[in-house]
Amino acid sequence: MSRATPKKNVAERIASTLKSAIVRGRFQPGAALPSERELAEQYDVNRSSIREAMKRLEGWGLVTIRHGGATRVTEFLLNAGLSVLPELLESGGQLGTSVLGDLHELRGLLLGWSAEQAARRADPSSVARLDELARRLSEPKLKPAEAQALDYDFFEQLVAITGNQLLVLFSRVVRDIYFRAPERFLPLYRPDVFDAGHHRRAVAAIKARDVKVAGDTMRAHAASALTLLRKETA
Amino acid sequence: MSRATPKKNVAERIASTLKSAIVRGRFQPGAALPSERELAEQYDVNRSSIREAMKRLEGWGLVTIRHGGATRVTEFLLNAGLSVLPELLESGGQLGTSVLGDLHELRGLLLGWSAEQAARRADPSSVARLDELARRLSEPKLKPAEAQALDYDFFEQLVAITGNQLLVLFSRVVRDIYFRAPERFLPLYRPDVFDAGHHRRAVAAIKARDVKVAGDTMRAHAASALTLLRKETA
DNA sequence: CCTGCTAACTGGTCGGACCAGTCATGAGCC
DNA sequence: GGCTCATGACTGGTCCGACCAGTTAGCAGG
Repeated sequence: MSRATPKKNVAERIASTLKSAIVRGRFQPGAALPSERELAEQYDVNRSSIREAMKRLEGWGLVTIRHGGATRVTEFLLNAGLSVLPELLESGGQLGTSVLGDLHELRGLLLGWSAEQAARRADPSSVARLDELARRLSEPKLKPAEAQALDYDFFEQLVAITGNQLLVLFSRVVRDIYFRAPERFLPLYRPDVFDAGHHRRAVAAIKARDVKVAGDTMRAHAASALTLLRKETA
Repeated sequence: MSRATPKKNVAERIASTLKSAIVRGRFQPGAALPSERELAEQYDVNRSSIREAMKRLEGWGLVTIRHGGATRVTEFLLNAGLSVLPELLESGGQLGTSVLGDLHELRGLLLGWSAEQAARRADPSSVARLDELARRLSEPKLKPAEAQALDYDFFEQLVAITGNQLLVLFSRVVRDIYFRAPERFLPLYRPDVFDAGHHRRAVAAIKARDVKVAGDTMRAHAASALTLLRKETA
């Protein structure tokens, strides 16, 4: 492990370690963790630090702490919320890859719907911003990482136009997950495969208030990306 | 149940209090919170408890803690993730109501897509479960609260069928938000307005592998609910 | 005016004490 | 035997007071 413990805080480091251990199944769901005092001795830190780490794990939704009883791994990881997703992705393997696909699938759904909404209600200045992003995405000498960032900006701008605050929050969560391991998506943005045509056509459709074309175009973009992704990881 | 937030833990109570204060703007974004020692004295608890509360706030994404520097409210609340949504909803007012609509809007999007996916790939046992839920939803003497719970089970079952793990996680977050203030949605399930017809027709369409009808039916269900909701809160 | 040291903050860690729930155990009773 | 319930050895929760470790503002000296 090259980056053994690149965290700063003791508590953070320990929380991170335990998180990995739990996600990787070293502690089965429902199983009890060692007591705080035990862990403190084990990691050679003060109990306060262990407590902080525990609180963090509880915050992730990974464990359930009960006063008097043992601290146990949450029964179903699915209850755990989204904070464990980076681990799932990084752990590679079957699950990681499938979640990766899921992420893109969801992104496609949201992209399509947002584009439809945008075609219905976008104001001129919002459209101008989209236009600008599509233009920059079309520049010939664009590096993959830049294209990726711009593509995501485009997504967020589209989401912002929908006016759905909740969706904005969700998309930020998605972005967090996404940019935790951006390199896994970089192949999608190689100059020889990435094509900004969808973006340009979608913007045109939004300008023309063509709801169906706007949605379908962005869905097509996401679908082709998903296909490519599945081919890359196969 | 009056307010007063009768939480159990000291740290939890304080974190809750501060969360409300921040969300309601008592501390502006970027502003520094009082130091841990000050807060400890102010709330008449030990600094450890304040620290735990702080860690929790940091976990919510509400504040940024810097060793040596002050603890400040995160610059943009939008970065704060979903944990603050219940506060936004409970705070009532303009924002609360609009987020409420957003929630239903998103739910409609996910419902429609999930139904489409289900029509493509549902296995017999999953369909049987949906069928059972639709049947129970059609019972004449159903109480609103029961209908609400069943409706949500239906939603989750549909989401499970899509096989998208990420979506499952998202829908759990949505459910958490939703059932934090279920009574706000109860009017939708009054016997005189709630109609399980959409559910039954959607299940039939899924059985028949009719992708379009399945999706449209659930979207229609969500749309009518949204209309009703906007009428109620108007 | 600027530089750089210093002192007074901030949060981070420590350890050790005690309070407060939980749970397995086993004595006592039916 | 099988049940009830006291009890003590766990568990986590809170407190104290000390010290370590960064940050920052202000002041002395250039």
